[in-house]
Amino acid sequence: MKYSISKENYLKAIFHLQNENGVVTTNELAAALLTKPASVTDMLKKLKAQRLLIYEKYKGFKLNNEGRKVALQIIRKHRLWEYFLVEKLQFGWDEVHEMAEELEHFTHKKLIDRLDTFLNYPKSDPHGDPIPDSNGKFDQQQKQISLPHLSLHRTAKVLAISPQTKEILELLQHKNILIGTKIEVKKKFSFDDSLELKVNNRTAVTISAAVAKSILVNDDQ
Amino acid sequence: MKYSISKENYLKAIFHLQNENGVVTTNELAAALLTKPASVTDMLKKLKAQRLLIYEKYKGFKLNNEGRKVALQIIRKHRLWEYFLVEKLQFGWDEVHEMAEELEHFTHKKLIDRLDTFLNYPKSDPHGDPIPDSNGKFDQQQKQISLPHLSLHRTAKVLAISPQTKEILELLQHKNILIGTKIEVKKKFSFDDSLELKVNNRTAVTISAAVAKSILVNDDQ
DNA sequence: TATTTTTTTTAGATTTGTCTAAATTTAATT
DNA sequence: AATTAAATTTAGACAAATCTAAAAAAAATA
Repeated sequence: MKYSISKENYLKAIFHLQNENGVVTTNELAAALLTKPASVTDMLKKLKAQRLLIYEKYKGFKLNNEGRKVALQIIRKHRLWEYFLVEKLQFGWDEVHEMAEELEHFTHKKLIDRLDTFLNYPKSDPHGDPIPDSNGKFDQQQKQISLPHLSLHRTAKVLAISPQTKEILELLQHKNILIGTKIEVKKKFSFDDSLELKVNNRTAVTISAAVAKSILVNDDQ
Repeated sequence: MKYSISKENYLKAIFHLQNENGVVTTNELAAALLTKPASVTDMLKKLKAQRLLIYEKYKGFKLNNEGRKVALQIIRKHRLWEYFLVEKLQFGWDEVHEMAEELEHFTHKKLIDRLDTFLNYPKSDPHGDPIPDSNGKFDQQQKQISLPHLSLHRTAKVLAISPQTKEILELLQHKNILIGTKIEVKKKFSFDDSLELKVNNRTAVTISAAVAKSILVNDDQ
């Protein structure tokens, strides 16, 4: 029941990728993990041997039930640590990812459950991503849409940023767009799909299409 | 400036051993790390090559300044995590060692300094061991003596337990002997050097010589 | 469908930390 | 001082995770 750091990272990456496409390819995963396809193939064999993966040569792969369960526990650890680092240790939401990335691998179930209690069972991390509970279940989530799909002049609340690169987070931090921030789309420019926003009912801010796509807001019709 | 988990554990173990004897031997260290002398020799070469160690073949070894500095930072991390686990997550003092043992290797300086602040700069961990500050300095410590050296009928306070095996901690927990507990030696039996104690001015408790040696109390004459 | 390109896998090497067994050095004992 | 015993080091091997280069399979294109 104990997996190496490397294996845990593979499981987590596969989990995230298959949530987008259903099935994952070797090259895709290699890119996500900043490693080589040959290394991925090696590891896939091991994960399959440990019955965490559905995989046939040349056919792509995905997690089975057990693999998904393990991945969710790691994600739980990651997000609870992020919450702790921001809420208790006063780190910025854009600087906690790497730290959580390490801590998640050295946190036994008992420890993370106590941390969860200490933090009072938060439902989402500082980036707005949902935190699985002790059994690996997500809370009922609000329906999310990305900013380009939000109708003009409807005010919505930022729920998450995805993907969360250091660079995007830095940019949003600077423009005062955080989880929970109120946003209204004032104008869409078809020339480059950039958007002009009203942030927190006050400042006017312009963002590119790329940035807009990464901002997820609530969609309550 | 980044060392492997294994190297960090070697440095920490050498630090503790040389505090008792000045110089450390291969067999001694192998026993402390539950590994083989041959493995120790291999690692010593690497640590020497990295200039963390003073070492000549067949002559024993000890940390140099740099090695000591690194060891102290790891010990700081370990003890702060222990404090956190007991004070904030409500673990027992006898169950936090293993967890801290893992976390200590994945905690960057910036993180541990913030944790220190969050915990309000504790001076010692749940076992009474002093926590080095951000620069690796210990606070002025009270002079400690082990229980067999405490004069009869003088009340003293438990400052630390050393060494801290799971087994001793469990035994002491059971007998209600904790850091801070008041102890008076009522009787010394020369037959087996066992002691009869009064604990917290109330209960009478008998402990063996082995246990007594591991209990450190304050020595203010 | 045949050929080219892309993707994936295999083969073999490398690094880190470990091991066992054998050799060497130092310490202890006769 | 010679011999035995203990401690330490060397030599060679192994497992995990990675890599490069080459081979094989699948997909795309002509």
